[in-house]
Amino acid sequence: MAYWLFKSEPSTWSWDDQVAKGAVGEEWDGVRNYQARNNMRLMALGDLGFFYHSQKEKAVVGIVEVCKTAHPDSTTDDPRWECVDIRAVKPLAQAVTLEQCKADPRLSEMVLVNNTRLSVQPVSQEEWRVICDLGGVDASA
DNA sequence: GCCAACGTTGGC
DNA sequence: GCCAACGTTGGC
Repeated sequence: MAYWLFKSEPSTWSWDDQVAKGAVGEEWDGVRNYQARNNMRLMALGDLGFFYHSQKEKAVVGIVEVCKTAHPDSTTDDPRWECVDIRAVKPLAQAVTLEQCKADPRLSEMVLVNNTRLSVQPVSQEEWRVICDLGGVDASA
């Protein structure tokens, strides 16, 4: 079981949009970055991820699950780009802000803190546990 | 709205 | 294969 973080601008694709897709889930398409794509290729069915709102909110707001492994991105003909499908699992009781992550020494190595621009990131088990704790949810989802 | 960080592109 | 130029992202 691996953990991930998916970053999105709420104006483009928000947590509410994700929830509206229900158990069917939705393609995490539009990624045009090799590192992000490579991370998606590593994902397995049932892997869990955080849903992060960038820009104004800058906070982890929910938990998602990978419901389809990497496949060609339907929004482009370019075979280089692949994506996974994810579905909403549950929201955090309390959003965990970027500010909180930066302030917590246990999260000082987090990709979110150190590489703000990567849109699909790995999250360590420890980081997962800490953020679930801060967010007021069960880390086992 | 600005700017820093980073990734990609293309000329050499 | 290197590196400068450019475009994009995202925090502030």
